[in-house]
Amino acid sequence: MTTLNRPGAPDGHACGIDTAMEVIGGKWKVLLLWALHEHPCRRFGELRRLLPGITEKVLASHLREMEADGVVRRVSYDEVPPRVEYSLTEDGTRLNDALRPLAAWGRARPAVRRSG
Amino acid sequence: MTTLNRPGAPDGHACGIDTAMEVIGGKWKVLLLWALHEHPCRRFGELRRLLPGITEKVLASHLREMEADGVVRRVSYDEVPPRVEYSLTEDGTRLNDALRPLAAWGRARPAVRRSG
DNA sequence: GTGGGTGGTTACCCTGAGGTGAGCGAGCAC
DNA sequence: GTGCTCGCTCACCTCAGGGTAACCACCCAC
Repeated sequence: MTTLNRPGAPDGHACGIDTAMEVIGGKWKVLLLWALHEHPCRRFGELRRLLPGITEKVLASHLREMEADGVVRRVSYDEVPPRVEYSLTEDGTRLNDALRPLAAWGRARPAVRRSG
Repeated sequence: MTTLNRPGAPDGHACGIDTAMEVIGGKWKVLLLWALHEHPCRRFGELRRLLPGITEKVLASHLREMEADGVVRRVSYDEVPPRVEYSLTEDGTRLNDALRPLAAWGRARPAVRRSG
Protein backbone atom coordinates (compact mmCIF):
# COMPACT_ATOMS: atom_id res chain seq x y z
CA MET A 1 0.00 0.00 0.00
CA THR A 2 2.90 2.33 0.60
CA THR A 3 1.99 5.65 2.21
CA LEU A 4 -1.71 6.25 2.12
CA ASN A 5 -2.44 9.89 1.58
CA ARG A 6 -5.70 9.91 3.42
CA PRO A 7 -7.70 12.80 2.05
CA GLY A 8 -9.60 14.80 4.66
CA ALA A 9 -9.28 12.57 7.70
CA PRO A 10 -8.59 15.12 10.45
CA ASP A 11 -8.25 12.78 13.40
CA GLY A 12 -9.25 9.97 11.09
CA HIS A 13 -8.50 6.34 11.66
CA ALA A 14 -7.34 5.75 8.11
CA CYS A 15 -3.86 6.78 9.15
CA GLY A 16 -3.71 3.89 11.59
CA ILE A 17 -5.52 1.47 9.36
CA ASP A 18 -2.92 1.58 6.67
CA THR A 19 -0.23 0.69 9.21
CA ALA A 20 -2.26 -2.27 10.36
CA MET A 21 -3.04 -3.31 6.81
CA GLU A 22 0.62 -3.38 5.97
CA VAL A 23 1.25 -5.71 8.87
CA ILE A 24 -1.63 -8.11 8.20
CA GLY A 25 -1.58 -7.61 4.43
CA GLY A 26 0.00 -10.94 3.55
CA LYS A 27 -2.20 -13.76 2.39
CA TRP A 28 -1.59 -15.95 5.43
CA LYS A 29 -0.68 -13.44 8.10
CA VAL A 30 -3.95 -13.35 10.00
CA LEU A 31 -3.99 -17.14 9.97
CA LEU A 32 -0.44 -17.17 11.26
CA LEU A 33 -1.37 -14.67 13.93
CA TRP A 34 -4.29 -16.79 14.93
CA ALA A 35 -2.31 -20.02 14.88
CA LEU A 36 0.35 -18.52 17.11
CA HIS A 37 -2.32 -17.22 19.41
CA GLU A 38 -3.90 -20.65 19.73
CA HIS A 39 -0.58 -22.48 19.93
CA PRO A 40 2.09 -20.34 21.55
CA CYS A 41 5.65 -21.29 20.75
CA ARG A 42 5.40 -23.21 17.55
CA ARG A 43 8.21 -24.50 15.34
CA PHE A 44 8.51 -23.84 11.65
CA GLY A 45 7.40 -27.30 10.61
CA GLU A 46 4.52 -27.26 13.06
CA LEU A 47 3.28 -23.98 11.68
CA ARG A 48 3.54 -25.35 8.19
CA ARG A 49 1.40 -28.29 9.22
CA LEU A 50 -1.04 -26.00 11.01
CA LEU A 51 -1.59 -24.01 7.82
CA PRO A 52 -2.22 -26.57 5.14
CA GLY A 53 -1.52 -25.08 1.76
CA ILE A 54 1.14 -22.59 2.76
CA THR A 55 4.53 -23.05 1.17
CA GLU A 56 7.83 -22.92 3.02
CA LYS A 57 8.88 -19.86 1.11
CA VAL A 58 5.80 -17.88 1.99
CA LEU A 59 5.79 -19.09 5.57
CA ALA A 60 9.42 -18.06 5.99
CA SER A 61 8.95 -14.65 4.41
CA HIS A 62 5.77 -13.94 6.35
CA LEU A 63 7.41 -14.91 9.61
CA ARG A 64 10.36 -12.72 8.78
CA GLU A 65 8.20 -9.74 7.97
CA MET A 66 6.10 -10.21 11.06
CA GLU A 67 9.21 -10.44 13.14
CA ALA A 68 10.46 -7.20 11.58
CA ASP A 69 7.06 -5.71 12.34
CA GLY A 70 7.45 -6.67 15.95
CA VAL A 71 4.42 -8.92 16.19
CA VAL A 72 6.31 -12.21 16.18
CA ARG A 73 9.27 -13.30 18.25
CA ARG A 74 11.75 -15.79 16.84
CA VAL A 75 13.94 -17.86 19.12
CA SER A 76 16.57 -20.04 17.57
CA TYR A 77 18.22 -22.83 19.56
CA ASP A 78 21.67 -23.81 18.45
CA GLU A 79 21.01 -27.51 18.23
CA VAL A 80 21.09 -30.12 15.61
CA PRO A 81 18.76 -30.76 13.96
CA PRO A 82 18.03 -27.04 14.09
CA ARG A 83 15.18 -25.84 16.25
CA VAL A 84 13.45 -22.50 15.94
CA GLU A 85 10.42 -21.41 17.89
CA TYR A 86 8.00 -18.66 17.04
CA SER A 87 5.61 -16.87 19.37
CA LEU A 88 3.54 -13.71 19.50
CA THR A 89 4.94 -10.60 21.07
CA GLU A 90 2.76 -8.45 23.30
CA ASP A 91 2.12 -6.24 20.33
CA GLY A 92 1.16 -9.26 18.28
CA THR A 93 -1.30 -10.31 20.93
CA ARG A 94 -2.78 -6.84 20.95
CA LEU A 95 -3.06 -6.94 17.17
CA ASN A 96 -4.90 -10.22 17.45
CA ASP A 97 -7.28 -8.65 19.94
CA ALA A 98 -7.80 -5.70 17.64
CA LEU A 99 -8.87 -8.10 14.91
CA ARG A 100 -11.69 -9.52 17.02
CA PRO A 101 -14.34 -6.94 16.08
CA LEU A 102 -13.47 -7.39 12.43
CA ALA A 103 -13.85 -11.14 12.78
CA ALA A 104 -17.14 -10.62 14.57
CA TRP A 105 -18.33 -8.40 11.75
CA GLY A 106 -17.33 -11.05 9.25
CA ARG A 107 -19.17 -13.73 11.11
CA ALA A 108 -22.27 -11.67 11.83
CA ARG A 109 -22.79 -10.25 8.39
CA PRO A 110 -25.89 -11.05 6.38
CA ALA A 111 -25.78 -13.59 3.61
CA VAL A 112 -23.47 -12.38 0.89
CA ARG A 113 -23.79 -13.47 -2.67
CA ARG A 114 -20.90 -12.05 -4.73
CA SER A 115 -18.95 -15.19 -3.99
CA GLY A 116 -19.21 -16.31 -7.61
CA MET B 1 -7.99 -14.93 -0.57
CA THR B 2 -10.66 -17.39 -1.60
CA THR B 3 -11.72 -19.85 1.06
CA LEU B 4 -9.33 -19.93 3.92
CA ASN B 5 -8.98 -23.40 5.30
CA ARG B 6 -8.27 -22.33 8.83
CA PRO B 7 -6.39 -25.15 10.47
CA GLY B 8 -7.46 -25.88 14.01
CA ALA B 9 -9.57 -22.85 14.85
CA PRO B 10 -12.51 -24.49 16.61
CA ASP B 11 -14.57 -21.42 17.30
CA GLY B 12 -11.73 -19.34 15.92
CA HIS B 13 -12.08 -15.88 14.57
CA ALA B 14 -10.05 -16.59 11.45
CA CYS B 15 -13.18 -17.76 9.73
CA GLY B 16 -14.70 -14.30 10.08
CA ILE B 17 -11.49 -12.47 9.40
CA ASP B 18 -11.14 -13.87 5.92
CA THR B 19 -14.61 -12.63 5.05
CA ALA B 20 -13.71 -9.18 6.27
CA MET B 21 -10.37 -9.24 4.50
CA GLU B 22 -12.07 -10.02 1.23
CA VAL B 23 -14.31 -7.00 1.63
CA ILE B 24 -11.58 -4.54 2.61
CA GLY B 25 -8.87 -6.21 0.57
CA GLY B 26 -8.74 -3.67 -2.22
CA LYS B 27 -6.02 -1.09 -2.21
CA TRP B 28 -8.31 1.84 -1.59
CA LYS B 29 -11.29 0.24 0.08
CA VAL B 30 -10.63 1.28 3.65
CA LEU B 31 -9.99 4.80 2.43
CA LEU B 32 -13.22 4.73 0.50
CA LEU B 33 -15.01 3.39 3.56
CA TRP B 34 -13.55 6.15 5.63
CA ALA B 35 -14.28 8.84 3.06
CA LEU B 36 -17.91 7.76 2.86
CA HIS B 37 -18.11 7.71 6.62
CA GLU B 38 -16.79 11.24 6.87
CA HIS B 39 -18.80 12.51 3.91
CA PRO B 40 -22.06 10.62 3.54
CA CYS B 41 -23.63 10.73 0.10
CA ARG B 42 -20.76 11.52 -2.18
CA ARG B 43 -20.75 11.56 -5.96
CA PHE B 44 -18.29 9.72 -8.14
CA GLY B 45 -16.25 12.79 -9.03
CA GLU B 46 -16.23 13.98 -5.45
CA LEU B 47 -14.89 10.65 -4.25
CA ARG B 48 -12.24 10.76 -6.93
CA ARG B 49 -11.18 14.16 -5.67
CA LEU B 50 -11.29 12.97 -2.06
CA LEU B 51 -8.86 10.16 -2.87
CA PRO B 52 -6.05 11.78 -4.79
CA GLY B 53 -4.23 9.18 -6.79
CA ILE B 54 -7.07 6.77 -7.37
CA THR B 55 -8.02 6.14 -10.98
CA GLU B 56 -11.54 6.11 -12.36
CA LYS B 57 -11.29 2.46 -13.23
CA VAL B 58 -10.26 1.40 -9.76
CA LEU B 59 -12.73 3.72 -8.07
CA ALA B 60 -15.53 2.33 -10.21
CA SER B 61 -14.58 -1.29 -9.67
CA HIS B 62 -14.08 -0.84 -5.92
CA LEU B 63 -17.44 0.87 -5.59
CA ARG B 64 -19.08 -1.89 -7.56
CA GLU B 65 -17.51 -4.60 -5.44
CA MET B 66 -18.38 -2.83 -2.22
CA GLU B 67 -21.92 -2.43 -3.45
CA ALA B 68 -22.04 -6.16 -4.21
CA ASP B 69 -20.64 -6.78 -0.75
CA GLY B 70 -23.45 -4.76 0.74
CA VAL B 71 -21.33 -2.12 2.41
CA VAL B 72 -22.01 0.67 -0.08
CA ARG B 73 -25.33 1.91 -1.43
CA ARG B 74 -25.51 3.41 -4.90
CA VAL B 75 -28.33 5.76 -5.85
CA SER B 76 -28.59 6.89 -9.44
CA TYR B 77 -30.69 9.92 -10.36
CA ASP B 78 -32.01 10.02 -13.89
CA GLU B 79 -30.86 13.50 -14.72
CA VAL B 80 -28.60 15.11 -17.18
CA PRO B 81 -25.76 15.47 -16.58
CA PRO B 82 -25.95 12.08 -14.82
CA ARG B 83 -25.85 12.08 -11.05
CA VAL B 84 -24.97 9.12 -8.86
CA GLU B 85 -24.59 9.19 -5.12
CA TYR B 86 -22.77 6.70 -2.93
CA SER B 87 -23.24 6.16 0.77
CA LEU B 88 -22.51 3.55 3.41
CA THR B 89 -25.08 0.93 4.28
CA GLU B 90 -25.67 -0.01 7.92
CA ASP B 91 -23.37 -2.94 7.41
CA GLY B 92 -20.73 -0.65 5.94
CA THR B 93 -21.01 1.60 8.98
CA ARG B 94 -20.60 -1.41 11.25
CA LEU B 95 -17.59 -2.50 9.25
CA ASN B 96 -16.11 0.94 9.72
CA ASP B 97 -16.70 0.66 13.44
CA ALA B 98 -15.10 -2.77 13.48
CA LEU B 99 -11.99 -1.25 11.95
CA ARG B 100 -11.57 1.21 14.83
CA PRO B 101 -9.59 -1.10 17.15
CA LEU B 102 -7.32 -1.99 14.27
CA ALA B 103 -6.76 1.66 13.53
CA ALA B 104 -6.11 2.30 17.20
CA TRP B 105 -3.56 -0.51 17.21
CA GLY B 106 -1.89 1.00 14.16
CA ARG B 107 -1.70 4.42 15.75
CA ALA B 108 -0.60 3.21 19.15
CA ARG B 109 2.08 0.83 18.06
CA PRO B 110 5.70 1.37 19.00
CA ALA B 111 8.12 2.87 16.51
CA VAL B 112 8.44 0.55 13.54
CA ARG B 113 11.42 0.45 11.36
CA ARG B 114 10.83 -1.78 8.34
CA SER B 115 9.01 1.14 6.76
CA GLY B 116 11.54 1.32 3.95
C1' DG C 1 -17.24 23.72 -33.53
C1' DT C 2 -14.52 23.36 -29.35
C1' DG C 3 -14.02 22.58 -24.75
C1' DG C 4 -15.64 21.36 -20.21
C1' DG C 5 -18.13 18.63 -16.95
C1' DT C 6 -21.16 14.48 -15.80
C1' DG C 7 -20.27 8.92 -14.69
C1' DG C 8 -18.49 5.68 -16.27
C1' DT C 9 -16.30 1.53 -19.83
C1' DT C 10 -12.77 -0.73 -22.51
C1' DA C 11 -8.27 -2.47 -23.94
C1' DC C 12 -3.80 -2.90 -22.75
C1' DC C 13 0.45 -3.23 -19.83
C1' DC C 14 3.17 -3.98 -15.60
C1' DT C 15 4.45 -5.09 -11.13
C1' DG C 16 4.78 -7.86 -7.26
C1' DA C 17 2.80 -11.29 -4.21
C1' DG C 18 2.56 -15.80 -4.05
C1' DG C 19 3.23 -20.76 -5.81
C1' DT C 20 6.75 -24.65 -7.54
C1' DG C 21 10.45 -27.39 -6.95
C1' DA C 22 15.05 -28.11 -5.93
C1' DG C 23 18.93 -27.89 -2.81
C1' DC C 24 21.86 -27.17 1.52
C1' DG C 25 24.37 -28.42 5.95
C1' DA C 26 24.46 -31.06 9.92
C1' DG C 27 23.79 -35.26 12.55
C1' DC C 28 21.61 -39.69 13.39
C1' DA C 29 19.60 -44.36 12.15
C1' DC C 30 20.46 -48.15 9.40
C1' DG D 1 27.04 -44.59 2.24
C1' DT D 2 22.17 -43.65 1.92
C1' DG D 3 18.38 -41.49 3.46
C1' DC D 4 15.68 -39.02 6.82
C1' DT D 5 14.59 -34.62 9.52
C1' DC D 6 14.84 -29.71 10.22
C1' DG D 7 14.72 -24.85 8.84
C1' DC D 8 15.22 -22.59 5.69
C1' DT D 9 17.05 -20.31 0.68
C1' DC D 10 17.17 -19.71 -4.32
C1' DA D 11 15.62 -19.37 -9.15
C1' DC D 12 11.87 -19.44 -11.81
C1' DC D 13 6.99 -18.79 -13.24
C1' DT D 14 2.01 -17.40 -12.96
C1' DC D 15 -1.66 -14.51 -12.38
C1' DA D 16 -4.57 -11.02 -10.80
C1' DG D 17 -4.91 -6.40 -9.12
C1' DG D 18 -4.02 -2.10 -10.22
C1' DG D 19 -2.29 1.81 -13.37
C1' DT D 20 -2.66 4.32 -18.23
C1' DA D 21 -5.22 6.35 -21.47
C1' DA D 22 -8.67 6.63 -24.77
C1' DC D 23 -13.49 6.73 -25.49
C1' DC D 24 -18.89 7.16 -24.94
C1' DA D 25 -23.36 9.94 -24.56
C1' DC D 26 -25.27 13.99 -23.02
C1' DC D 27 -25.72 19.02 -22.39
C1' DC D 28 -24.03 23.85 -21.70
C1' DA D 29 -20.94 27.91 -22.38
C1' DC D 30 -18.15 30.23 -25.51
